[in-house]
Amino acid sequence: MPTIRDVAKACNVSTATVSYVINGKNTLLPETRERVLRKIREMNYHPSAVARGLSNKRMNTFGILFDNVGSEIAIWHPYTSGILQGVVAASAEVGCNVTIFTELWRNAEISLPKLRDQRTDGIIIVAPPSDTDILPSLLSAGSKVVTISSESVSFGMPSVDVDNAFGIKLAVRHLREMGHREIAFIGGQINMFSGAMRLSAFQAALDSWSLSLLPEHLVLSSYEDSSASYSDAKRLLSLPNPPAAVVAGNDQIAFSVLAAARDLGIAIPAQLSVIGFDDIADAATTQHALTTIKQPLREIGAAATRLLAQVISGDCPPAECLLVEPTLVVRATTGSPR
Amino acid sequence: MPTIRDVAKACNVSTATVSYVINGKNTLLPETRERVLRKIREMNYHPSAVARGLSNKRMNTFGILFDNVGSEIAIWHPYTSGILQGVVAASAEVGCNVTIFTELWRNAEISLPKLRDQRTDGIIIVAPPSDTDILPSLLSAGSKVVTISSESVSFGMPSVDVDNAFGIKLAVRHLREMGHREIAFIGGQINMFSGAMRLSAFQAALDSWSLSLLPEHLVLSSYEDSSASYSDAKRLLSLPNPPAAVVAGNDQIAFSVLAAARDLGIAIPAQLSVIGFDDIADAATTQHALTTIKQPLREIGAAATRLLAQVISGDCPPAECLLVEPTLVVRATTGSPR
DNA sequence: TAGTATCACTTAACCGGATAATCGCAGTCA
DNA sequence: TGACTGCGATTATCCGGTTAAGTGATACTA
Repeated sequence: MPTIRDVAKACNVSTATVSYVINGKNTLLPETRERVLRKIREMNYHPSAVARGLSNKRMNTFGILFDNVGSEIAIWHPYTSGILQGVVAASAEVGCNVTIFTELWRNAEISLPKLRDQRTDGIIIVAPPSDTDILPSLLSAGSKVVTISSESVSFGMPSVDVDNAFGIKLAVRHLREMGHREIAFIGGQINMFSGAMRLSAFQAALDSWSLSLLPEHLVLSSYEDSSASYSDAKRLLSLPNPPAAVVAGNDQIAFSVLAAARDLGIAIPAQLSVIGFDDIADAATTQHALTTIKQPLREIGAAATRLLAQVISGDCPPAECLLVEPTLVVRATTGSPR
Repeated sequence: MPTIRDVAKACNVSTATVSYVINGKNTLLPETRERVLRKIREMNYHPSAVARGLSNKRMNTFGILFDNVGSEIAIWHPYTSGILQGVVAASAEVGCNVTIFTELWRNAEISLPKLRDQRTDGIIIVAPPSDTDILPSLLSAGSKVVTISSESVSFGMPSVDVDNAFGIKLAVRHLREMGHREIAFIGGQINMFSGAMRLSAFQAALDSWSLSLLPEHLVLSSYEDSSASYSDAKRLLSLPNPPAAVVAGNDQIAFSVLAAARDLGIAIPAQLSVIGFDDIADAATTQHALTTIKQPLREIGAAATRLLAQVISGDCPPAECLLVEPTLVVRATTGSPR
């Protein structure tokens, strides 16, 4: 591996000259530039990004942090995967790479050094749980951070998220317009902001339509744990007064509801309407094509990336949450009640 | 951001001492060590990975390179996603991060510098096409490279891949054992090694069972382009003598075959058996649960990562392809012919 | 003709750490 | 007392680049 000094020696110039050639300083004699460029190619020289990063404090790399890499849910999860795709695509546009970080939220001791060691120019944090202490630590340390979560506004960091309230409103309106009056909700973890948000949005939406809610029609389940949501759904559908319409906290939960309905012999959508949230890739192709609220994951990832680029370049960051509007995708799991 | 010099000054010691404290040199007075550690915590100091990387030439970061980030197929593709998950998990085990690289294969001019600038300690290249010139370039430059592709053996670089031949053999045997004698094949791009490999394995498998193949029952289609494979499948199934069993080059193609069969009113599996390759996540949950050859993607990614770690650490790399055995997963798309 | 720009490049300091070599200072031993 | 050892810390150099400041030569100016 030749260094810049090797190239300089071979050209009989100083390393500064080589550096200027590489970085396009235009006060050089064209002939010199050519000579150096030729040597560079000839020697197969490539400047070290690390050394370069050390001096100009730019690695042209963004970090992205998920929870729980160990488990199945992190990268494989369609939500994460969609976001990641948007982040990578938008990063490529500005010539940056993306590094994946994977510590657990709770391990601030382990995670923080990695996140703060300048290996990346900034970090996108995906859906941090409410109770992590990483966010304030990073912020106080001056790290460039953007989150994908509406909650982070409280820390004064820029963020992007889907407009959960709007999405839930779309869902409820859709069911209402199909004639439903008794709508149940089976949501994800309440300690995740989206969990809390979608729940409260659901109640607000019911209120705005003057619909009432039976307490037993409100279930808090899990976004990822399919077996948990399956049994929760089964319990809900086995009630003496089962709902005829269910808004699920996300598609995965919706799938569990559908599975429970199938196993209980409940016809979809004749006896039960189900609507999800996210529109993960499976949603269109599974047995019952799922009606859902489509979350534009790639756009969200891309928006977060652009926001991060702004923060890094010093443009005063808007410390508010950029809300991206979801859309209603009507497929085969919703219909009018009998 | 405090530097090591700031810490040293605050402790009235030299930077060397601080460095030794950080890196656990044991010839230090316990009292000194404590004092420095306390200051480090107090000042919220984190050593720069970049500076560190510059001196000890280790970034604790692996790179992973896919084709075509711009298009839908790269990260989102279940194959890539599965590999990535394995790579990230195995990297985390050895304390490394993963950086995603995304240039196109053809742009060696642009890609090479990024891949060779020491930002990563080594690179995992996923399914390079046969005609890229990046591999030999990297190799001749002394980069640490591992590929996921059986083809790369020709360049003398270590690699990992699924045992394509074995998988195809499993598929054909399964169909044969169900009583099929006329088996068609609709494969992916022939310029991808797996495309060529699965094709020749298919022919070999037929031979070993002394089965013959109608020329029109051999179709070369596309791994990713669903509309192309859909029309190719439709053409195949519309032949005067349509096959009663099809081995598809991958699951995506198999889905296209299923879609074409549905649109042509062909019953699955009564009139047509379909078997895929990969076992992507969708395979189990789509309308007809797909019988397929399951590729252990995460294990492959993890194996590649471990191989790369070996190469980096200097353990003489086995310049041969590590084959991981796939398994047959029987679901609902195969059955005996009428 | 001396003074001043301009040009084309070099010098030298710096980025933030790692580490081999060195050094001062007990304590040991002959 | 002088030589030798070990310990604990320091000094100095290096990693591979970037870049502000400086330099020597030529060209221009008054």
